[in-house]
Amino acid sequence: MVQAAAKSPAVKSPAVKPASGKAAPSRASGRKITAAEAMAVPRLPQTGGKSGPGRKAGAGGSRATIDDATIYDSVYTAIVDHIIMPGTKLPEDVLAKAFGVSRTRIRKVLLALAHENLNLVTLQHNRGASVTKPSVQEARDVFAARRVVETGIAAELARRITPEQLAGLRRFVAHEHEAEKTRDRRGAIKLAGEFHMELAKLMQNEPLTVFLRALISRTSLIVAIYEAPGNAMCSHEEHGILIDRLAAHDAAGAVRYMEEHLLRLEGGLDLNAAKRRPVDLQDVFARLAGSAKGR
Amino acid sequence: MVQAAAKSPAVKSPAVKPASGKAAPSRASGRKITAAEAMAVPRLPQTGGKSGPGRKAGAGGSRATIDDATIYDSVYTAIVDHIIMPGTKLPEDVLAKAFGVSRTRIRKVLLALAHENLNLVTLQHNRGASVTKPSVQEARDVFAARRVVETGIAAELARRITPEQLAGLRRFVAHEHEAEKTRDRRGAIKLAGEFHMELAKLMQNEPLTVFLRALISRTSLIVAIYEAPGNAMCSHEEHGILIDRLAAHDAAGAVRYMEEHLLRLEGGLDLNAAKRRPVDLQDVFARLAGSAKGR
DNA sequence: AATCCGGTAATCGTATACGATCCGGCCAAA
DNA sequence: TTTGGCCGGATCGTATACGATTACCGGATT
Repeated sequence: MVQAAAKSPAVKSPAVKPASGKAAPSRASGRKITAAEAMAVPRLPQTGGKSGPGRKAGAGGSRATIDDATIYDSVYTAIVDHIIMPGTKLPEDVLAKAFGVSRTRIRKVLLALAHENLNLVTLQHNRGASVTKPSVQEARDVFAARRVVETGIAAELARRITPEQLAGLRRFVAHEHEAEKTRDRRGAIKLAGEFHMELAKLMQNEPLTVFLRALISRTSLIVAIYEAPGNAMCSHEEHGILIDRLAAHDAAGAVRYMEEHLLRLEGGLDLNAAKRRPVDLQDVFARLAGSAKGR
Repeated sequence: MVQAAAKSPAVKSPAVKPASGKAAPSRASGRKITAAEAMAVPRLPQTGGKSGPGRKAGAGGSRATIDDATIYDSVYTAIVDHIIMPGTKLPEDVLAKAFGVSRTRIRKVLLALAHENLNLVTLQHNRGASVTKPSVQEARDVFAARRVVETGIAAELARRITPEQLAGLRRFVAHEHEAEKTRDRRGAIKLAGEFHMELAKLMQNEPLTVFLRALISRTSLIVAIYEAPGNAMCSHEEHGILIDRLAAHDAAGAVRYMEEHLLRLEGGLDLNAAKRRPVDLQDVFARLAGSAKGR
């Protein structure tokens, strides 16, 4: 069941689905999630209601409970779409009340999110779950891993890509292009990530696809923390050039361009500069105290 | 906590720890796990006991419960070491009784195993957990993914590997060599996998390391199902040659050799031949009936 | 004789109860 | 003023209860 939830992001590929236009205010991290935000991307509006103090709603044959995958997707989407920022606490009973289920199922979803997708959610013993806040080093590692994986994908695709697949990619970039004006930066990042996922899917290799999805999800977290103020990243023009090299079956060129493309993406962040957020001070002390997790 | 369990296999690197000499009889798949097998690699022998029908052992300040990570590692090790074969059912209460805990914690561990490590455990709704049984296609995908990732690792290592790291690798291969006589095939496979993990660790990149661990774990499952009768695979001589090319900073050569090495490993399995196990017949019928899971 | 159908046992999914742990503020003492 | 301990509230971890689902098996029917 949660397995189904786990697979669902890998399976569904909603070419270009209209993003919810909810412009989330850029907020400082560390706060708790509110019920409204948890419900940000709900799929089932909670049939039964029955939110009063009297529980025991299981009576009768009515199937009133929301699907696990829906809860999973809601939280997942809220995180990768920056609706809830890294560091945000995800208390079980808040989510439980938000979705109208018991803590048990919330816990299951949080466990899943913490285990796959490269820890989109971090669990701390007796302290609950929170949206993972990747360190600078972890961010660099993610990009390094993406270079390894995606250059490998580019090399292979340059060999075996078909005209139909190329046409599909070009269509996708066209979507990116036309969406550029109407969408905000957040939507652009999302689409850019989906383009990279499209490339991975052409490999027809599930492990690689799953891993790249994890890396891209995590990239979204990294962007949320470290994005530089005014910087256009992962532009669709670059995607177009990459497609050209794939179309020319120029493996070396595609690999090189993919690497540069990813380096540019990484370079667009301010991973070097001292963190400009004052709240991070406390984070430093926390890191010094608990010497684990250091690298 | 389960997060700790999740990280534990990535963190601990017990160079060459003495494998338990338990020679598991090659058995048909599809059976259930027994308590004895579940306890195959226990770390804590269950302090309190109190296994009688009367529960409510929580009284008093005595801390009698086994650690989550221990349960996780026990099951993980039992699977990748082929002590329990793919297809084996993992019922919650059997494991619960074996470890002397409630189903809740077993479920947590099974959930973790199903979500990370590329689904070492498969969950089916209302039907429980079982050791994942990779299909031929999934097996090929795993090897393809390993080629992508490990050639990338080889290329990078050829550039930046240090003499100390090379010495460490050679020492490891020496362990492999000296263990070749005293160990069975199972131990050799385990050591071979660990060598590949050593390479990954030199990259100092956690995402890559975690992913490769997942791939190698899954490779272990694949070998359990599809191993050809008399075939030496992933020999340490080949590992030595690979080290030589890394030492020479011959990136292209190291990449090429790594690819051949992995292709040889894959070629050593009988992925093409029809499965030769008679018990699999029942599985075929099950697969025909429930048409899901096909790719 | 084969097939369909219903009952029973096993197993899982979910909710809830309760103890344990941790964080916060408050007060007392140096 | 600062430091240390104490206490309450909030939150989590675990166990258990109970309903729901599934598989298994025997009997009746065609």
